[in-house]
Amino acid sequence: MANKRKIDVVLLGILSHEPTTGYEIKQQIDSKLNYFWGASYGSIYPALSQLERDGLVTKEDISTNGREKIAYTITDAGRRRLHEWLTLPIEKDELRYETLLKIYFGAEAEPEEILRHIEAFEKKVRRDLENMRQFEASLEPVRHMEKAHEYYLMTVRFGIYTYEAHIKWCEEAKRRLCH
Amino acid sequence: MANKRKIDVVLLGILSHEPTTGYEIKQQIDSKLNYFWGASYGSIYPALSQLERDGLVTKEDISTNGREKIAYTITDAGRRRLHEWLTLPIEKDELRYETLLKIYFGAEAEPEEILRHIEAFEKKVRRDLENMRQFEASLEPVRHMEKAHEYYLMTVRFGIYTYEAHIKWCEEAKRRLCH
DNA sequence: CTTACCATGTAAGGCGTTACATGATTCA
DNA sequence: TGAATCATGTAACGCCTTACATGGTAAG
Repeated sequence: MANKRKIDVVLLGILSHEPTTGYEIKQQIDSKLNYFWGASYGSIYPALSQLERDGLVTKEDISTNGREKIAYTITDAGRRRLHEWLTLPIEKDELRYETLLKIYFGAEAEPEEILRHIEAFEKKVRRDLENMRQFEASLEPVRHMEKAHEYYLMTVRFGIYTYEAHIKWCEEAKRRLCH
Repeated sequence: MANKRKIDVVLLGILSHEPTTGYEIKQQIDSKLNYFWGASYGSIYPALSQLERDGLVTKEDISTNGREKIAYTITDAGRRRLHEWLTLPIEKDELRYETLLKIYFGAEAEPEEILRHIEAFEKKVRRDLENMRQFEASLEPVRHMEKAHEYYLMTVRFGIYTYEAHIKWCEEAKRRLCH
């Protein structure tokens, strides 16, 4: 049973940029990585404690007037661990779409039901695509200011390409459903 | 804690087509649903037993000369359960690509490392795309013979569109990495 | 005669979400 | 003053994979 859990490197990756609190990490994941990764407080906070025990990050109390706040900073050992993982081959890229599951079994449902699922899917994809284009627009002007921006942009471009493909598929699928 | 587990409906969906054994179900998932869904024996066999206890499937011993074999057949109650789920809104479509995670943190690695990951990713996608095109070619001529084929084809088309987009992205990403 | 595949199943354990618990601050 | 948000954390529990256990058959 090798180390399959990715939460540690996700945290180290985010902390490699700058010291951050658990709460902010969660926000970053939800707003910037959400297209291809997710995490909950229930996994973030315990993992941060673990990383500290292992000496991969250090914690610092930065509470301001009663508002509890803990900033975590990556250590040299943590950065080494991150770099190490970065060189390892990719283990798993996974796409798990309940929408496709329902469509695959579509013969058991009314075509109108399937159409509804496709339309709901399309709506969601269009909304997400719009957000990504905005994220892209905000990164484009600053892409040369920090090396990291260039890479963030690459993942955003991936999302845009993929979502555009999803929408094209929706249009074809709707046409096919209506013969 | 609502019923989040999807394995039951996956099994019911596959059994809705025809009676099948656990082993064959696993094969079907690995060969036809693998692009958007997965399951292991460790989840399939216990779930099958559970479905039988709940009266959603029936089991029948079809062993042939010492080779143990159990075929499961969906019941009316099972079919009803499947139809019910099919009308429910989609709960989650999730894409979780470790490749994108490594690229997102790419600023911490050498560009050559990232390039390697992209090339490995591209290679895998091209291989999978080729498989899907073959699956498509085998379904195309029989698509009107069974209603289910039409739906299988739709999910394959989804994979093709998506993988084509991935490859286009790979080409752009490689260009960007080399300035 | 051994390798690959057919075939069913269990046990252990990891991973991660959900729900809960707590309390401060900001803003309408 | 009440709702939303900031902020940290724990406990329970569900789900699934991995590894193990077992044994038969087909093909070279």
